[in-house]
Amino acid sequence: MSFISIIQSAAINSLANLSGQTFSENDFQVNETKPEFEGDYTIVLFALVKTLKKSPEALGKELGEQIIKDDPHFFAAFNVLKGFLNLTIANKPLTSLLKGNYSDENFGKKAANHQKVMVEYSSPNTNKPLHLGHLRNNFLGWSVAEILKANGNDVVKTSIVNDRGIHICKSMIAWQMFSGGKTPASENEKGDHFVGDYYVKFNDEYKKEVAELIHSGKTKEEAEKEAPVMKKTQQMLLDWEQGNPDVRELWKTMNRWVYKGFDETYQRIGSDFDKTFYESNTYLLGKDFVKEGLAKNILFKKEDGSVWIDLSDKNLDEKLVLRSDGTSVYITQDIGLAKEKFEEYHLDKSIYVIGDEQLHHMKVLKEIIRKLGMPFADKIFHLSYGMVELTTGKMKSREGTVVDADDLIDEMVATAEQHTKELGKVNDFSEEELKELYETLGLGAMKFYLLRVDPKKRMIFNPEESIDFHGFTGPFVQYTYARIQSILRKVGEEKLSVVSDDFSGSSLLPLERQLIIMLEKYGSIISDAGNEMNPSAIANYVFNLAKLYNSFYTEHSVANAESDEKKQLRLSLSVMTSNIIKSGLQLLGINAPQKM
RNA sequence: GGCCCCGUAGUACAAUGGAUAGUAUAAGAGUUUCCGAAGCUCCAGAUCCAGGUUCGAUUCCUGGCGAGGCCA
Repeated sequence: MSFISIIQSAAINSLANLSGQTFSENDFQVNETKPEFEGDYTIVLFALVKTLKKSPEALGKELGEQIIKDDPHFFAAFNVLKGFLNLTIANKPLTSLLKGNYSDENFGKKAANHQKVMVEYSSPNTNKPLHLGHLRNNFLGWSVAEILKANGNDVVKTSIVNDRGIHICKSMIAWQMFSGGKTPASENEKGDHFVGDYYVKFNDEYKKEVAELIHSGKTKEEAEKEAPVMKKTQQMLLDWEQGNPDVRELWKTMNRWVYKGFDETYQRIGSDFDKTFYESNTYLLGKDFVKEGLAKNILFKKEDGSVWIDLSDKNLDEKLVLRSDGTSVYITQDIGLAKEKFEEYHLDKSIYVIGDEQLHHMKVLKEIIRKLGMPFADKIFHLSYGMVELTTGKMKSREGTVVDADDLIDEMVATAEQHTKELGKVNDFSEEELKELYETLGLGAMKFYLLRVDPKKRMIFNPEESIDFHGFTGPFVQYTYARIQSILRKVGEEKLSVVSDDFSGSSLLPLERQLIIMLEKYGSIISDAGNEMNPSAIANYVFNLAKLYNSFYTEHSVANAESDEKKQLRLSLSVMTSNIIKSGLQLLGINAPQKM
C-alpha cells in the first residue's frame, strides 16, 4: 500500500471519527508537500470546508490532531497553513520501508494480472530507411510495452510492415532503370539505404520528365499524369497485383534488402517484435465485412458501385470503404487486420502507436468498427504522438531535410566516445567494453531526449542540445548510477550483512527522508505511466531521483558515515536508489553502465 | 470551408482546479588534501490577449490573435 493511499485511508477514518460522516478519497486531495513547507504530505482542505461547515484553519487543526491520535505510529507531526494540512511521517515507517525493500530489484512493479495487450509500433514503409520520426515511434512503442508489462500486463509487441504499393514500385522501377545490376552487397551499403536511394532517383527522374513535358506545352496536371516513369510504375503495381513472377521476384529481392537493413537498426536500438504483419498478406483482408455491412444496411452503394459508410451522426463525413473497381482502401484492410488481431490473440486492448496526423483516420476506423457491430471497438486505442520537428523547421523528404536514424545514432555514439575519452575515466576498459559503453551512452542520450517529453505533444529536436550530456539527459542519470556502483564496489555490499543492519530506529536527516519518500513513490509512477501510456513520467522521475541522490551524496558521506548504523542506512539508500534508477531506465530502453 | 491539437523565462520542456508557476540549458558567482566534478551550491528570468465559472484558473468555458495537423 502506497504512502498516499495510507494517508487517504487515515484521513477518511479520522474524518469519520471527527464528524460521524462518511467520506471517500474523492472528497479531498492528498499531495506531496512543497519543499518550502514543513511536512511530507499535504491534505488540501478546501473541498471539505463546505460539507463540514468549519473554517479551513479550525478543520485542519482538528483533523491533524485526530489523525495523529488515530495512528501515532505512522504520523509524527502536523501543521496547518491556510487550507493546507501538512503531515510529517514518523521515522519508523520510512526506515522500515527502506529496510524491507532496498534489495528488491522489482520494487514498484506489479504482479501479473493477465490482461492481454497488443502494442503495434514502428510500422515502416519499405521504400526508404528509418528517420528521426520512426525513432520517436520505436522508443515510445517499446517503452510503453515495457511499462505495461511492469503493470502486470501480458504484452504482445507487433509491427505492420507496409511492403506493397506504389511507393515500393517507385524504388523498383528506378532500380531497373539506373542500377546496372548493383546490389547492397556490391556497393557495401545498408539495404534500406540502398533501396531508399533509388526512391530518390525515381523522384528526380519524375521531376525531370514532368518539367520536360511542361516545357513541350503540357499543363502541370497532364504532365504529372503522363510522365513515362510514372506510367511504368503504375503498370508495375498492376503487374504485382496480378502476380507477375518477374515483378514479384524483384519485389521480394528488394524488400529482403530493406528488411536486412531494418533488422540491423532494430537490433541496435533494441526494438523487437513478437509478431510482424505484412501488408502484402493483409491488404485483401476486410472485404468480407463489406458484404456483411451491405446486407445489414450499415454500408451503402453509390451509383458508380463504390461502397460507403455514413458517419455524419458522429460528426464525421461519409467514408469510402470499397472503390467502384472493387479494390479496397487503407481503412478496409485496417478493419480486417484489427479483427484478425483480436481473434488470434484474444486481446483486452489493442494499442496503435501512430503519429497524430492519423488521428482522423483512427477515429473513423473505430467508428466504422463500432457501427459494424464488432465487439472490440472500445478496446482499440490510438497512442498518438506529435511530429518531431527540427530547429530549422519540419522534416520534409522532398526537401532533403529528413534526419536519417542511422546517421543520427552514429553521431550520438561518436559524441559519447569523444566525451568519454576527454574524461578518461575508463582507461581499464577493453576495446569491446568501450564500444558497448559508447552505444549505451549515445543511445541512452537519444532515447531519453525523445522520451522525456509528453508523447502527445510535438517536439523540437535540437541536434546540438540532444548530444549535451549535462542536465536533464540520459547520461546524467546513467552517471549517477555508475557513481553509486563505484561506492558499492568500494564500501562493499557485504557490509550490509556484516554491520548491524538494524537502522529502523534511526533518526533521519532531511535529505535521507526526502530520498526514502521519493523512492517509495516509484510504484505509483509506474502505474501512472502505464495508465497514461506515458514514458515521460518515468524519465522525469528517474531524473529527479538522480538529482536528489546527487545532492544527498555531496552532503553526506556513505563510507565515512557518523556511525555504523548511519553507514548501513546510507548503503541501503544507495542500493535502493541504484536499483530503481536501473529499473526506470530499463523501462525506457536505456542501459545503466557500471562505469562510465 | 469544416473538424482536431497546441500557445508557459532567450531556448527546450514540467505543473490529477490548490500554497511564492517547477526543471534543464544559455549568462553570472562559487565549489576538488575526503565515497567518481558527466557532480554540487548560489544568482537572475515566463503563463498570447479579453471576458466568464470558482474560495482558488497555466489547467475548465466563450470570443479573438498566432502556429501546426486532418477531411475534401
